[in-house]
Amino acid sequence: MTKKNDILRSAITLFADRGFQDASMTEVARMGGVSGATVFYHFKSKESLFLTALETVKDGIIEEFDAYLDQHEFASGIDLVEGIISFYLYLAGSVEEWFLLLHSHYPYKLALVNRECRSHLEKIYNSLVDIFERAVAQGRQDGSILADDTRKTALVIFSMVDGVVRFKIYNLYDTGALYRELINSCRKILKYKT
Amino acid sequence: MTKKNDILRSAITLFADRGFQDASMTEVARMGGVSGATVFYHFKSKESLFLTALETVKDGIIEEFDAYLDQHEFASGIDLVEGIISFYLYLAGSVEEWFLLLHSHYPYKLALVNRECRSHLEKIYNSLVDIFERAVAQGRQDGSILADDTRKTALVIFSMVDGVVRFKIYNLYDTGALYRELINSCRKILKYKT
DNA sequence: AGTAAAACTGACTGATTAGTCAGTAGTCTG
DNA sequence: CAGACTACTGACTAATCAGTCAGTTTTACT
Repeated sequence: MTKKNDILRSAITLFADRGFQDASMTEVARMGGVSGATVFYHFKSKESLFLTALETVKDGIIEEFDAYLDQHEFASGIDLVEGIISFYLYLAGSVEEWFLLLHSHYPYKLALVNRECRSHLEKIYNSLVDIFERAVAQGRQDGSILADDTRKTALVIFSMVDGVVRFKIYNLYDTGALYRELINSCRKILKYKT
Repeated sequence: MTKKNDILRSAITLFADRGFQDASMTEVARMGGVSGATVFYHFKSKESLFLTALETVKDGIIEEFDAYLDQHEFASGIDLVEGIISFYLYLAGSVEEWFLLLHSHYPYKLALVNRECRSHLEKIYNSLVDIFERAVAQGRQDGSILADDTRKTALVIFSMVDGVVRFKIYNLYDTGALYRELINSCRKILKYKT
């Protein structure tokens, strides 16, 4: 079972770094320290390996957020939103591979013809947007947030944060320098009252 | 010269749709209506074809924005920002290929080792962020916008809009439904005074 | 120890790839 | 017409790819 895991870890790294087509099964095998045929013993095809890699990323992201939200207390909805954004940016730096994979084009193309792929992507994005939405709803209740449509507000906040993450992982701009501005912008959108 | 253009147009379409590695020169040739060898007569390698495709996209985006800003008048800085956002979203729907190419991972990977690629990407992003920044600066002068750091404000606005564009071209969410929320969020960030 | 199943591998295949090259057709100039 | 030049092509090559398979090793259990 450990070799299967080694293969999966190598696959995530290579799919993230090179994309689906340019990551070869031979290279996945070499990086995982197994023979080429072993990869096909554990995964029936390259596409199947990719789907398992995506599923692993999905589970990883959801688990990480669950753990973070379990282990932290927040005084208000707006603080919760800020915490989620911080953790999202932290995670995107900590396990960059996951987010590179999520920002590559291939899974979204595959999702058009493969329901399993579509399901993984939907679960990831619904989980993330849900987390933001619950925080917005909480803030609306405790009075720290003003918002009309919680879902749409959550989507805009999420797309902003995800846009900054993209800049980070594609080496376009330094996220650190943008962090304060990002948080302030969110507070303005949510009309946070000091 | 027309065949060279046909090749380039096919290349942009295929690189955008399939990514660099999965778009084959044979397919580019077939779609362009020429023989495989003709592609290599006009472009010395696949990478060189990709760079020319990226340059074409760069020129296209810059020209489109120049034309838009030339042909429109705006009452205030905040109206200008709104116009730019609208046009950005319109363009992303109108020439989706350009933005698919810009959102793919390959050019950013290539940029790490290829100065021409880096230069094209920098010009695209600097142009776009500059456009937002000038609008923010104008709004600050005419009083329609409140912002501390024009550059960082422009970057956050841009990353938000670009994040929404990504959702659109990857078929994640409907941009139309998010448009009003996006504009309102921007107005809040920029503290627009009615 | 015996044995059956699971894990693994080297050697292979057919298909596809980027890129080459020798040669042909068309066009422009004197 | 001569000849030089550009545009173009079919046929090729060497490399790489995903995937297969027959056979070997390792593990699990009695």
